[in-house]
Amino acid sequence: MGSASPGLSNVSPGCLLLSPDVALRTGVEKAASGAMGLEKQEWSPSPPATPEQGLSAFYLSYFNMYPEDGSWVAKVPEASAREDHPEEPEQCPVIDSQASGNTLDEHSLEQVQSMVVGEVLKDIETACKLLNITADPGDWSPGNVQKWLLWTEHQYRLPPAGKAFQELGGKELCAMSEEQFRQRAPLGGDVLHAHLDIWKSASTSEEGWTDGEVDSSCSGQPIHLWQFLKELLLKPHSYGRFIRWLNKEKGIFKIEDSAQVARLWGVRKNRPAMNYDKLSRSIRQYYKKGIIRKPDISQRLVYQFVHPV
DNA sequence: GATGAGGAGAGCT
DNA sequence: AGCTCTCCTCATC
Repeated sequence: MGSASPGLSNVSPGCLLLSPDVALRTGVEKAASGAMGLEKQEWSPSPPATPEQGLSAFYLSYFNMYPEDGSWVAKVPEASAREDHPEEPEQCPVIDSQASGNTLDEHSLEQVQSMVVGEVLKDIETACKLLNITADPGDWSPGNVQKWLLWTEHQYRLPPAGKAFQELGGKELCAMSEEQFRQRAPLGGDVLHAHLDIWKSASTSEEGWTDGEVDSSCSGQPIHLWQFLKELLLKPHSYGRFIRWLNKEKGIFKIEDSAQVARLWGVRKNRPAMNYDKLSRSIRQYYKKGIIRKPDISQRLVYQFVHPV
């Protein structure tokens, strides 16, 4: 992906609505948390506390920080942390230009946009896996549309709009204008339309944009709970607040937010009534099968994959 | 009260 | 048949 896809390039930076996964891995943040050795919470504007929290404001401010005068650097606390991470190989071009005292030029902006687009694609890929839908909205069934709506509403704290789009397939949805979105969903319709635009662009921008690791969730086969849990564990930027490795080598993980993990599983399986009680019962079924077990030192909400990768 | 363990039945593919 | 969901009881933290 050399440059932004045609569709994406039409989306002004301030309108880009990205997931936290994207947020946490974009160049500016890398600059802050990587090269500068800072925790993401330490500079403003702060990303939302959970992936679901409203991100548009964050991203608006993120892009609005873009310096006419390089002043955003002042938002980053003084840090000598670069010395603390001499091994850090990643160097953000934006930071380099900052470091040399230059303001952002078009080239830097292009690089950032390019990175952002790349992260958007990764983010969409994640959503595809979790929702078990294709990346191309044109292929969506009405059920897929509802899943996507539910997901997007949840991710960005939009008011429920599923009913307004009931019975609509992906093709019909894609044919709708922003104005039509607004008519059906006065609150958030424009945001939904913007998101759909990004999905449409992403699905046509590049062939084989996925990482190539075809798992069961992308091949149309029903995903197993243990696979789903591993998927969440593989995305610590997005889901680390909900579930994380305690010892990846041993396959030991902890469910930090049981309700959220259960909810995500419910979304994934189209089971709105899913809760941790039921999810944990399913996990316990894995004991007999030798897929998951409790660690030797049993702790609440801590489980262990019997065969860690 | 939340979580853990496990039995049992039902539904889905 | 295999997997998961759902509901349940009882135990433990």
